[in-house]
Amino acid sequence: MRIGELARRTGVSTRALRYYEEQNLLTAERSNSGQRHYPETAVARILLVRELFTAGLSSKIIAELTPCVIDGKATPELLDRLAVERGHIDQHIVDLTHTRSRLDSVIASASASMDTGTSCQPGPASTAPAQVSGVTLRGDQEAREGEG
Amino acid sequence: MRIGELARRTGVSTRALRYYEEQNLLTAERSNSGQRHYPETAVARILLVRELFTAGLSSKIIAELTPCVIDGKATPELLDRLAVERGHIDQHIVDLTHTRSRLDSVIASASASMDTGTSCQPGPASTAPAQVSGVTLRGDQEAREGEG
DNA sequence: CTTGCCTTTGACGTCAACGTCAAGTTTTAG
DNA sequence: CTAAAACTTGACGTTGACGTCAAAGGCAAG
Repeated sequence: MRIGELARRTGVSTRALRYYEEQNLLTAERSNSGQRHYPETAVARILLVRELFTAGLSSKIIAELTPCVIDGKATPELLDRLAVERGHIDQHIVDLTHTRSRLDSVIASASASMDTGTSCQPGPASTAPAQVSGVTLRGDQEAREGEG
Repeated sequence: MRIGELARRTGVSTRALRYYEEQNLLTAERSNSGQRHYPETAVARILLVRELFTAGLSSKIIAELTPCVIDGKATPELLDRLAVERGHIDQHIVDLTHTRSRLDSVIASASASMDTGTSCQPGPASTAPAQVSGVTLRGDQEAREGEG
């Protein structure tokens, strides 16, 4: 199929598809006039790529990981990479869960305050003043904690 | 305290702190010479802001939500806003969990392939852990569409 | 006073993941 | 055939959360 149909079937713009190709997330055969032609499997591939994007992975990372996912080539470094990314996602989930709890406290207090007419201060709330670790700060730059 | 100390104590750059102020995430008193002076509570406030950023909220959203979290002012619309954002976070967690599972499958397959020396393609019939959500992880580009 | 770090505002740079517009070619419909 | 739709590459625009100068003024020590 050509790029337009692929775009329609995946819900991804043609611009994005060309971008993905530019980032080596996708390959395409070319007709002799230069038009891209994709196999059926491209649909699934794009959905996978989208999913990884949604998970917060960068195109660079995805490009490095997909060889394993797609072509079945796995090196120890790649495995390591996968594990690292899994860890990032894990940490992200933890952070989100934490923030959600905090939001819950806020919502509860606010609701109560609306009922009682008092101010909605939840206090220091669930845990200690969050030492939120800088999770996905670009690069491998990690936040230093209590170091001075 | 002045901006430098606040930056050191929060691990946030002075540029970011000025940016936060610009975005109304933070206020500061000024000395008669124009320098910003912050109370102790600013530290906690910044950590909260950072946490919300990490949760994926934009500065605009945070600016709209913090009045409730910080000052205890809650309107019904604000409560609604909070609920909406909570929902976003929830969905984000779901997505991340989903992707993590998928990554787990990939890692398992890849590890197995490294042990057995075979390519890390999940078999078509086996336990098939790599076929999450009906999308095949084999994205092999060899398949051609019906020509002719 | 001078030295030297700290702070101020202003303004341009960056990076990612595309959007959008332009101008030309190819495919398709009639 | 023509006209429209789809495709091509190229290149500049956008948004968010800052980074990075630059020029100037402030503040405590010697």
